[in-house]
Amino acid sequence: MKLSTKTRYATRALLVLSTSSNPIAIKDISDDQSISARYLENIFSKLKASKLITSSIGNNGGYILAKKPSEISIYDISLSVDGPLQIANINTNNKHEQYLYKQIYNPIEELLIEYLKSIDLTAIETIDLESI
Amino acid sequence: MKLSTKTRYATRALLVLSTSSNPIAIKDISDDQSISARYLENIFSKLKASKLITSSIGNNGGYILAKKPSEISIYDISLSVDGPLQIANINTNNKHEQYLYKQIYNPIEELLIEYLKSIDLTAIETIDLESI
DNA sequence: CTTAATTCCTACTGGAATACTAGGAATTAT
DNA sequence: ATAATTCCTAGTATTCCAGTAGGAATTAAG
Repeated sequence: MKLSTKTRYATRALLVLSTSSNPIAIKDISDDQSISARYLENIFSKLKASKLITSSIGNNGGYILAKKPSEISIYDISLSVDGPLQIANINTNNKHEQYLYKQIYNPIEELLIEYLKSIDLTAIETIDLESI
Repeated sequence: MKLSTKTRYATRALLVLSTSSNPIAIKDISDDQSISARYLENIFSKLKASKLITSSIGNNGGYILAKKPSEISIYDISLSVDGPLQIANINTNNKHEQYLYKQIYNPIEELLIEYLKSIDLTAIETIDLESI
C-alpha cells in the first residue's frame, strides 16, 4: 500500500518548478533535492508526455510547468508517472476476487482518487528552497 | 498503491469462516477458493497470532473466527497479515520528504485507515459458497 | 561554426519485497 | 494405530521498481 518513489520525486520536482517561470534544468533540481539526475530524466519524460510540463532543449534549456500549480493535483502526478491507480492486482478470472473488487476495492480506489485529486501543488506550503 | 495478495486471500478466507460456527480446515478453504493451501497456512498463522481466529489441532481440526464478523474489519486483516499500513517509504533523513509526509502522506494514511476500519466482514454481502 | 549544456531515447542492471513451496514435528478424533 | 490436521522454520522464485548507462539530437552563446 505504497505511493511510489516516482510519485514522491515527481511531486518534489514539480514543487521546485512551481517556484519559477523560467526553465529549470534537471541538474539543478537533482542537486537541490538530492535525487539522481538520471532517474529524474525518466520521470520528467513521463510528466512531459502527460503535458504537465514543457521543455526547452539545448543549452540553457530545462522544464517549466505547463499549467498553473493550482491545476496540478497529486492524482495527476501519480497517474502520469505510475499509470492508473489500482488498489489490488485482482485475478480477473476469479469470481471471488471480482466480487471483492466490486464490493471493497473499487470504492477504496474511488475514495483515494477523489482525495488525491483534491490536493494540488498550492495546497502544499512552499518549501524553503534556499537557492535556485 | 496496492493492497497485498495476503490481505485479499485473508479476506476471502475469513469470509468463508464467517459462514460456519464449526472449524473449517485449510484444505477446504483452499479447494473452495483456489488458493494454495501452503500459502494459506502462512496467512492463518498471522491471523491467529492477531487473535482474529482460533484453531483446533488434529483430526477434524480447523479454524473458527475469534470474533463476530461485524467486529473484524479490513483494516484488522491488513494489519494482521502485512503489518502497519504505510503509504510511503519516506527517507526519514530527508527534510523535503519529511515535509511531504506531514503535509500529504500522513493525511492520506489516516483517511485510508479510517475507511478500512469502517468495512467489516458483514459489510460484504455473503458470497455464494455452493458447498462447505 | 564550434563548443558546451541540455533534453531525449532506448535499453539494461540490481536489489528488495512478496508470493509461493517444502519438510517434517506435534496434536488429536476416531 | 492411523489419518488428518495444525504448527514451525526455512527456503526458493518471481515480480516490480529504483536506479544506471550510452549516446544521439538540439540549441544558446561566443
